[in-house]
Amino acid sequence: MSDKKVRLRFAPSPTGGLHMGGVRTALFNYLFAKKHGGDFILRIEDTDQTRYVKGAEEYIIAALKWCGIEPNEGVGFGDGAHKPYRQSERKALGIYKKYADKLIASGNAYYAFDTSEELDEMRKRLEAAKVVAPQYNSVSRQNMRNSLTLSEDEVKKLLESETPYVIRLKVPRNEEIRFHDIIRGWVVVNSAQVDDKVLLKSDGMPTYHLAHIADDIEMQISHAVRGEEWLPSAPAHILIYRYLGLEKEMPQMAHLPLILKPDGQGKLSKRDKSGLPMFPLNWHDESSGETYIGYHESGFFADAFINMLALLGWNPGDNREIMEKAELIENFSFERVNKSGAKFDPDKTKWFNQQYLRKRSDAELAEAFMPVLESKNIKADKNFVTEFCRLIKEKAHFINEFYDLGFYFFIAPTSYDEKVIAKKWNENSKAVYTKLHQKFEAISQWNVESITKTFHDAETELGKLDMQLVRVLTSGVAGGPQLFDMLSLLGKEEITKRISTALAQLK
RNA sequence: GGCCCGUUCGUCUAGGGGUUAGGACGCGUCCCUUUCACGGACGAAACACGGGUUCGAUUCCCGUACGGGCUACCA
Repeated sequence: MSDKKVRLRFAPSPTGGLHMGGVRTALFNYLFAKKHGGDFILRIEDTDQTRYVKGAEEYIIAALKWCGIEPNEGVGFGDGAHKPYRQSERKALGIYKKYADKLIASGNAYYAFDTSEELDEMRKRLEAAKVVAPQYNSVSRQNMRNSLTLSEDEVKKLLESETPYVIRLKVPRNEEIRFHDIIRGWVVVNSAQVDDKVLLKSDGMPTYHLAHIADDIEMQISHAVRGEEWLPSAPAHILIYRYLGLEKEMPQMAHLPLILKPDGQGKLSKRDKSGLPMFPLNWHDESSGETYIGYHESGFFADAFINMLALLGWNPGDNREIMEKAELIENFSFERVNKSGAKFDPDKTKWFNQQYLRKRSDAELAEAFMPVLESKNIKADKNFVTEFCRLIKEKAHFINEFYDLGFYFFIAPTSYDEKVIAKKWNENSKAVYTKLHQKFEAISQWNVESITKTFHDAETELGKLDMQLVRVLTSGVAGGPQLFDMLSLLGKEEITKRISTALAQLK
């Protein structure tokens, strides 16, 4: 690593909601930057005006905030020395034109005046000639209208008459391009495979290829970390740095493996059969009218989500799995990132949330659960809810399961688990549990100890009692938290009332 | 099709020339439990295939297969 200050950027384009793959890319950038005391920057790559989606930028910012992977510089997070952070704004500064002109001047880029029809024609021609990979390159450009084939006068005239043009990179015909990737090691590609990439579009906007390089240089980015889908164009990027005379100063590269869908093949799609969200927050796509549910809205904790994502393609080298942000930062390195794509596992994702649920304090959970009760017009004491959370959290993966799991803590049962009743309720039961009811009535200090003792004492007199039956009589359902804890929390008055109600209903 | 990247239990992964190939999720059995869980124990489950190199390959090399990515004036 050079002695450059560590500066990484996450540079999404605002073409839609940021999906979990993008979040992971942001996360790995963030973890590395923090690990090395560096900067983490959010840059918005909005050079394609036709694909701009309203609200996407706000979504990206909100998503990063929720995940707790906040840039210390960038759109939505405050300006640093390298503002602005939106490429559309940087274009106005003339940055990209400057770099493109530099490449033209050194003879490594050229003007091309071909219309899209002419380009289509070329492709068809090449296909007809059985060219395996039709592309605008060192061979085909000789038959096209560009500053390499046209005379100087003609070019001058075309430029002066404001004929639309693009600037293309002049890629050599046959040259080996080697570059080092921190994750993958050395990668070698022959330039014959690389086409003459458009650097500056006819609308004056740069393409990604030019823009990200100009910005990475200007913003003094030390490590360029992005998804594996960029690997094929990396050689072109190396060439651009080289022709700019900046190959030695260029950022170190790292291409992350992709996240694959859980079942079958391919990369993640917006909506997945697994039922788990693909987005951190709800994303409403205005053009299609569709809303994609988010992890947040599905009840996931941000730290659990981040932990899961970090372990998808990376590991600390030992058996640790539950790692909070600080620990992830402490241990992160690109050397320990896998090369192969990872299918993400919905079951394990839920398990992560369960682990974090258990780590939460009862008070914290109560705080989060209170609104659920309010939405159901249930008034409950905060201490009662806190105790409820203590009992119920062992049984849940999500806070949003709490109510279904323990509604009877707030509402007296009106029906009783039929299977349990059918199996365990008999002609003697009514008499037996009426006795138990009386003994409960007689308890003066209602707590777990006294309930337990009373229960056992009753058994010596009445014979073996059935705990599950008591559970059903008081809660209506067959399963739940520790029985005596539950009885204790609900209180003597409520419990005795519930038992008599049940006794009255059952024959 | 071409190019690039990849391939350890179903999934996420550790490991790395000689290991009973380790862990986690999920699954199954058992223990604990007068209820419900947690928990614990155990189990089934993997080095894609074929050639090399080597005394010895899951590990290194080459092929093949399979998977993924890219192949736009999109990122």
